[in-house]
Amino acid sequence: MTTITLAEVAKRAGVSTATVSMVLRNRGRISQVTRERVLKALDESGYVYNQTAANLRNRSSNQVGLLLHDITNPFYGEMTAGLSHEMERHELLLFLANSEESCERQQKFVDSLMRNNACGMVLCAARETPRAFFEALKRRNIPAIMVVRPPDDPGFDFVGTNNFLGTQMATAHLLQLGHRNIAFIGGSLRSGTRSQRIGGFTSKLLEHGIAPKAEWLVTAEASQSDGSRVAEVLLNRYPQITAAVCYQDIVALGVMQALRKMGREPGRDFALVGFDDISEAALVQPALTTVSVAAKEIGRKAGELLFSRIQGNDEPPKSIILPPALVVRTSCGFR
Amino acid sequence: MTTITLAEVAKRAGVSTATVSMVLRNRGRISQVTRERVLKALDESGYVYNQTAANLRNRSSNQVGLLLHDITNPFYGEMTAGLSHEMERHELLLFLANSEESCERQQKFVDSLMRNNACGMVLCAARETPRAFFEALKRRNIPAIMVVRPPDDPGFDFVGTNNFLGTQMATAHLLQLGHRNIAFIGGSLRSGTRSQRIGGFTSKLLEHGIAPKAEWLVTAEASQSDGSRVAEVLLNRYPQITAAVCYQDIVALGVMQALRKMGREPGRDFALVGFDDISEAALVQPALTTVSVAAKEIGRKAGELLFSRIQGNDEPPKSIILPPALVVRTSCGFR
DNA sequence: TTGTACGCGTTATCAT
DNA sequence: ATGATAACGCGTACAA
Repeated sequence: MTTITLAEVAKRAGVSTATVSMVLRNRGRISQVTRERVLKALDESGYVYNQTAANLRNRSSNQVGLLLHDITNPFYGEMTAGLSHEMERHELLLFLANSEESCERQQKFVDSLMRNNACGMVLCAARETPRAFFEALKRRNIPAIMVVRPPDDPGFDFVGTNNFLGTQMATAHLLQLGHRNIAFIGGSLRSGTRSQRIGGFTSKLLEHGIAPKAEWLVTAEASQSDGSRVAEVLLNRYPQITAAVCYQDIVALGVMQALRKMGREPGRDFALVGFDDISEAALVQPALTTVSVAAKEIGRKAGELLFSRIQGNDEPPKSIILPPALVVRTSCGFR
Repeated sequence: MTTITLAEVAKRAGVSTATVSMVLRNRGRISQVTRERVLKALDESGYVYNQTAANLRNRSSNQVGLLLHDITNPFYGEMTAGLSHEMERHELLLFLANSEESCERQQKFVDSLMRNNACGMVLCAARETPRAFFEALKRRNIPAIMVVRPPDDPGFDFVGTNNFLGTQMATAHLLQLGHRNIAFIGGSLRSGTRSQRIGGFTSKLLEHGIAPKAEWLVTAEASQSDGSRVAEVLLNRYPQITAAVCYQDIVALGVMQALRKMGREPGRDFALVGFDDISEAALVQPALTTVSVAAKEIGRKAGELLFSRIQGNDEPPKSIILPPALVVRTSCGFR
């Protein structure tokens, strides 16, 4: 298949390539007559615009990257949908990559984006990403928006949830139901997100005159099984605990398992709040009360911000922190 | 930021651009001495390869498109992960778009891919895609692999599941457990996939001398909420139904909700089989027995096939139909 | 409106 | 046996 070029269309229309180019992009002043002749020629020839050539000439592109660490996680699926929608509005193409928490793959993707002259990117960086990665990224001087996982480096735009407020709401809910012995279960020590959530938790306790106990703040991997394991140890040692705020819904599901194993029924003998509002939360018995973060909205907002940066917005880096919402179901009892 | 070009690296190394290009891509004959001088210059200059220029020159690219109709669906999340992984192996970048079942957006995406000179694509076409879309696509002469939803047109490569066999297995499982009043819940009337699954379901019933009842075959949207809604209506009207094969796991999860609302416990008072084996299936209580179609594997196989097409494989179009597997968990009772 | 230099890497052809 | 020269891919934008 021979590709038809601008030049060929121009010859067919009996004009110059400059004219055709202008008609194509509605620039400059072209007379109605010529315009129509060109449009006709374009139509007849089956011309396909060569974005690559244009990009080369313009030292630009219409392509942005999205890097996630787990595209399989429904939360990121939602987020991707939000971002994708926003990109489409601006005629931008979206490159997707899944780092699977590998810093190496992550770096490769970013390098690839640079080679391909991408005009921006949205990143949810792998957990152990070295500082050097961010430093290098800043030197590249390409718009980059961080999402969900707040970067240590304040030099980047960020869109995420108000983790602090989220656990404050969760904790307030438990306090209001009369609980005083409340644990915090889950998350990794090195996680910044966890720090924020812990902050909301302890600050709310203190507001109510309760001193948080360090022994009741335990970490867990992001899995049901580890949530269960950890909860069992904790609750066996401290049976006086009657409620918990969990770092994630999956962990909360694990805690439920542990409770049952120990003969305590979640929602009746123990109150449980999760975080994320994954779809399972609504399905389990008792349905999990949880903090909902609007994943789609994070994607949309990240897209909006990225687009403005691409357009040249050079305000200082900003953080867009979306407000969470407490979804009250039945895992804290009925009322 | 000034972009460093091949020419500048060449000057720095005291050689021609041709030499640098050859070193970069390990082509041609370059002496060890020169090669090292060039590598040094490359390193010192902080050169970034301009893929766009190379693509323009080569009339090719390293970019493929993935079009889905619902990236939010965990099934497609898995599939995307599989494809993404495969693309990465071959140093291909993946463009993602979400048609949300809109033929217009779908067409726009494909046009965009053509303009950007993509070298191939993987499509799960929107439901009401007109024939003209496929015709046009074939004329484009660009490698395109259809996935999951079998196209009417046999002129395309296809990777998907044996839906017929899948529901046969699911149905046989329920029959073996003694169920006789079995419903089929979910899917859209216009879906070819659904026809195949219904086919497996009814054929297996008939094998066992059971006449399928049309009233027990109900449609539902691909969401928990609609699954729940539909199941409630069905089971209220026909309380004698004791089991169901669901079109999708998400629908099955909805059915679970409905059952509980009606005071029936899934896995004890009602047996449920899903389809897809999304990750939630293993997590809910009771864990969902389901037909696994190895979503990731579909993505991988599609990627493999696409790559071979890009490499010039011009065998006639083929269909890769992956065998499903029944994953028995506890939603049909314990045994 | 047009002519044309330009963006930057690639590769066939030529030179040593 | 090595490496240089230069035409080329195709759309863009400025000077004329």
